[in-house]
Amino acid sequence: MTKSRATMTQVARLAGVSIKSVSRVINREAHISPRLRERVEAAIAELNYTPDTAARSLAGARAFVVGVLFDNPSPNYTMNIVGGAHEACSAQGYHLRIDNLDSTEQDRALADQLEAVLSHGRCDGFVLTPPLTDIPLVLDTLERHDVRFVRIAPVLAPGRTPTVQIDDFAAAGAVAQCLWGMGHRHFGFVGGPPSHGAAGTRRAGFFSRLKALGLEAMPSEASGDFSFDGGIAAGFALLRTATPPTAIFAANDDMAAGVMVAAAQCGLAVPRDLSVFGFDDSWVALSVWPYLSTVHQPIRAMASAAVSLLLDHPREALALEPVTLDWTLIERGSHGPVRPER
Amino acid sequence: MTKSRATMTQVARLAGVSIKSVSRVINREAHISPRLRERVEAAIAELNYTPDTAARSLAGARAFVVGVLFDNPSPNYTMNIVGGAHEACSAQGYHLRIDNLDSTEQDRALADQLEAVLSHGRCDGFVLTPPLTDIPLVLDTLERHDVRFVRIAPVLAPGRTPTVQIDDFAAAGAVAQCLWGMGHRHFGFVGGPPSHGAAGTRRAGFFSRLKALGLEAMPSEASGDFSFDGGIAAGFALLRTATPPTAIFAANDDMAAGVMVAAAQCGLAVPRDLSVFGFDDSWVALSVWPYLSTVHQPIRAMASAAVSLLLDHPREALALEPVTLDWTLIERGSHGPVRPER
DNA sequence: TTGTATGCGTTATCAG
DNA sequence: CTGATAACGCATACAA
Repeated sequence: MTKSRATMTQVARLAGVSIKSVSRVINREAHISPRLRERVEAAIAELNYTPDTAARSLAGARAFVVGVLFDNPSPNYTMNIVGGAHEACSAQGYHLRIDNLDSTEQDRALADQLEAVLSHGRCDGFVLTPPLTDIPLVLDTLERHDVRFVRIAPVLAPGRTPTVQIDDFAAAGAVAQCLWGMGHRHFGFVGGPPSHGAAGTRRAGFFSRLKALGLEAMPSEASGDFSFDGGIAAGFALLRTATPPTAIFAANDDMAAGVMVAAAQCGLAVPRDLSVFGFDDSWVALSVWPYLSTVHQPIRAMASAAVSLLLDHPREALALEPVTLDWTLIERGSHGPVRPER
Repeated sequence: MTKSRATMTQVARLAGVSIKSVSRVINREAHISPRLRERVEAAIAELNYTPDTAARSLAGARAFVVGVLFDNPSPNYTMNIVGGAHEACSAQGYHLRIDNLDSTEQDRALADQLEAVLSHGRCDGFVLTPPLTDIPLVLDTLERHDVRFVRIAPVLAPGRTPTVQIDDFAAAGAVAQCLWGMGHRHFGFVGGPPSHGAAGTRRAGFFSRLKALGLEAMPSEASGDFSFDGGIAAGFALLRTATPPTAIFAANDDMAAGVMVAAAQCGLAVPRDLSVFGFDDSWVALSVWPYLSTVHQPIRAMASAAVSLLLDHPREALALEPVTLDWTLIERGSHGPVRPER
């Protein structure tokens, strides 16, 4: 038999106080004398006591469970979200629940999925990731059920709910700046699906900065659906023209990897003949050669922050001011100075 | 206020039976008349009742939590494991806990990590993934704490614990067979780190089949550490020789992707000049061009099976006969017939 | 600032 | 086969 865990009663006895006092210390309630707190904390340490989650949630209001709702095809992205959220949860003794919704479903079916999730077991809150963050039906349903939630990188109605994000607009602008500084004047842009609003923001940031820099001919564009396949196709579309761009910025890494494939097929060497920039700094960025230059998004940290937002604020008092974390420009091997005209 | 969930008492009242009878139906206990069961089930459906996990675990012995212990650098692999395990868990009303151990730590530190995990909260069982499956210290610690666990794809002492696996040996043999059938007679093999025992099994299966097929000169070998980088280096080592192989089998997809990069750098076209085979059918297999030929491992299903093993068997009665799932040879674009000597 | 009594929704023990 | 009733470990009102 593994040594059974200590109970609150045992702690109370050892500390010579009532069980309620122990409870107070555990829950950091006010109005407890330092002496008492000390005694209790000593007893807790002595017994290696940990509150029983099941009992707590049965007696109290909290369920000690937070859920992550996702529908992102990239295992890398989702794994980071899950990892970050899990870290923040377990630091506070919470469990993490994860549920995969299928946002391509019809409204009706999507609503059913959500209802199923909500009725499955009580949750203290949810973390929403793109593209679920921008589906009105999802937001409405959650609000109607009166459940708290935080959105990560939403685009739709930013102020409507608590949010954690990075400044996609500025990051894309930095990519433009970097490429411009290396002499590029002919650009291509590979966009994502309309459902991922952030792709639009990145486009806007990229174009806006180029314009501010004095570029006249705006980049040629192609849509890549955030996928490797789409990136290949978009790459071909951009490259097989009379005046192909010397630099292409893709709204995510998978598409950028596809663009690199298209470039190779076209006989273009990266970065000598073509500079390629991605976005996300995901796993694929280090699974292509040369390594992909990209924008690092602190996904784990964003998920942790989202969970903290959920857990550290009393009900009905979630901060509505978006929490904005820092991105980083990662200059690896897929971009370089423009090649002088021959 | 969201409609509060029905309780067992309410179900009992509606069905006109005692709460204990409802409990019996829920837990599929024996000795209950069909009539009673029917009435209770009707009431459950009517009230849309779901047992309260917190109360169940407080009163009973189960915690309704299973844990996944992992230390695999591939987010794709881990995400599939988590997804499959989660599916099996939530089907039975269990929560999934995930914990990342660092197996590169010293024994002492690793033991501490495990102790921390074990003391964090009660779990009904754990699912172990490689390379944790083959670390004696981990196995010993878990057994000493008397916690149940299932291993996925272990190599060390296969019969020691309940196990879910595929036949790596046979799968690697099929790769050899496939390549041999296409006329290849000069092979290269890229192995994984010693800590991942499965890599050794794949090597054995590959070599064994080639030998059986009548090959005299065994494949040249290089180690790739299961990483993309390692694959590139191994690829160079194999390709930059007097008589380079016409086909290379890498023990996982990441390394195979690296081999493809090395091939390109050497001016070799895949599959025209070199055939490449990977293993796992992970995300990267579809993030390279041409798409990688590989062996599909049903990772999600394996994780589900592991959880089922844990949950469907009474304590102390876990099946020790390994559960072996099917692999599939996925022939995509990275291999082809050997090119006739010029 | 501290302690006491009650109940959360189930399972488990024991009678019928 | 079925039903009372006592735990389970904690939070919550309420009292002191």
